[in-house]
Amino acid sequence: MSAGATILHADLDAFYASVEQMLEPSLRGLPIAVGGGVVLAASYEAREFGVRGGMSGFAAKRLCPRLIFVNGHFSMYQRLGDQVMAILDDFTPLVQRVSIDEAFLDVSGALKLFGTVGQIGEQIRRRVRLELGLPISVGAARTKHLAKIASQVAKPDGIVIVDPDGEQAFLDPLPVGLVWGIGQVTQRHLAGRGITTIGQLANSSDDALRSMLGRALGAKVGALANNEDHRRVQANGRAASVGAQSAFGRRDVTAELVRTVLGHLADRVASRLRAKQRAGRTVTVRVRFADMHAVTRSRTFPDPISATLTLTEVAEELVHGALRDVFGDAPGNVVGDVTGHRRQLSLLAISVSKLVDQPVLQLELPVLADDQLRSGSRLGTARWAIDQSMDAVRKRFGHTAVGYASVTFSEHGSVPDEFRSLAEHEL
DNA sequence: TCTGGGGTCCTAGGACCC
DNA sequence: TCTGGGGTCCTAGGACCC
Repeated sequence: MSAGATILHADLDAFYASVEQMLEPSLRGLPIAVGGGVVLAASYEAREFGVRGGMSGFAAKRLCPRLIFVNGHFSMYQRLGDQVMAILDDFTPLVQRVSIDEAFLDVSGALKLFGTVGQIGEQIRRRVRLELGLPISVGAARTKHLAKIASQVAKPDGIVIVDPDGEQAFLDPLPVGLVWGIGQVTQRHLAGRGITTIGQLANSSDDALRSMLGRALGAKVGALANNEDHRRVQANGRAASVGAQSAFGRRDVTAELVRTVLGHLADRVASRLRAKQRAGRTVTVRVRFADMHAVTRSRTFPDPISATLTLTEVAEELVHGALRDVFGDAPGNVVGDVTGHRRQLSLLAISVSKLVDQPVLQLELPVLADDQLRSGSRLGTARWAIDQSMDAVRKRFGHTAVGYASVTFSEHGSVPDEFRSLAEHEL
C-alpha cells in the first residue's frame, strides 16, 4: 500500500517581480527587473527574453531592450513572505519554510478539515491571490523531492499533483536539472554521457551514477528513482553559519582596501551574532580575484568569537595569509606583480561557523590579560564593552547612527542592506 | 556582458587518538 | 621494526540552492 500524496511544496512565482507588478498595475504584463546594476529578480515576461536573476543590468537590457528596471520594495517582500507563511500555517502546523518565498507542508493531518490534497492546494492558491494579490504555484506528491519538482512543473501560477501510482511516468521525461542538487556543472557532465532526462538517469547503473555524481548525490538520485525519499517536513532549525560578502568590481590590492572591507563585513556579521547571543569558533574568509578565481582560508579557535574587532583582526590575518600564499611575499602591504588579472581583487567575504550560544551573562568575565587575548582567548572585556555600547546606540537610533571609525563608510556594496537581510537565516 | 548576497552540503587529505 | 583500522576534527575547494 502506498501512502497518499500529502506533501505540498508552495512556491511564489517570480516573487519580487510579482510584488512590484501587484503594487503598480501599470507594470503588469510587462518585462520588468528588480534592481539596476544587477538583476535581483525578473518577471516572467522578462524571462521569456532570457533575463535571469544574477545577471548584470547591462546584459539584461541587451537581451530585452524594453526591459523596465524598478527599485525593490525590500521590506514589503519580507512582510508579504511572512503573510504567505501565515496562510500556510492555517492549514497545518507542519510547515517548513525553505526561503522567503517557498515552503513544504505536510497536510496528512489536515485532510479531514480541508478536503483533498488538490482542494487544499487550490485553497492556498486562492487565498494568496485574493488576500495578497500574488501568484503562487503548488506541487503535491508523496515525498518532498517530488513535491518540489511538481511545483516547478506547475509554474507559473499552477498546481500539479503527482499520484503515487504515476510517479515514474511523471518523472521519466523531465530534464535532470529539476533534480534538487543537479545544477549546471553536473548537467553538463551528464549531457556529455547522453543523459538529459530523469528517466535516463534512473536507468543508468548505480556504479556509473556514483562515479559521476559522487556518493551523496548518487544515493539521492537512487532514492528518487526508487521512491525512497524519507525526509520529513520539519520545523526550521537554526543557521549553522553567518556570513557577509562584498563584491566591489576590480580593485588593486592594498592593505587599506582589505582593512576597510573586512571591517565592514565583520561589523555586519558580529552584530548579527551578538543580537542573537551567538558566537562562533571557526572564521572563514574568501578572497576572489579579478579573474574570478577564489581561495578560502579558515581558522578554528578553542573559544567562540563575537567581538567585532577580534573578528576583523582574525579575518585580516587570514586574508593576508591567503594573499601571501598566492602572491608570495611582497614588500610593504601592497601585493602586486602577478601575471594576468589575478593582480586585482573582486570580492571579500567573512563567514563564522561552529556556532554556540553565548548568553550575555557568560561574557561578564573578569578582565583577561592581553596575552590571553592574543593566545586565542579572544574575549577582551574592553572590546566587549565597546560592542555593547555600540549595539545599544544602534538599537535606539538606528544602525547607521554609529560605527567603527574605519568602517563608517559603505560606498561599496552594490546592493542595499535591506536586500541583504532578505536572505538571512534565523540564527 | 562580465557575473549580487546569504546560506547548505559534500569530498578529500592530513593530523591525531585509541 | 613495521604496521592495522576506525573515529574525529580541521582545512580547502567546489557545487548547489534561493
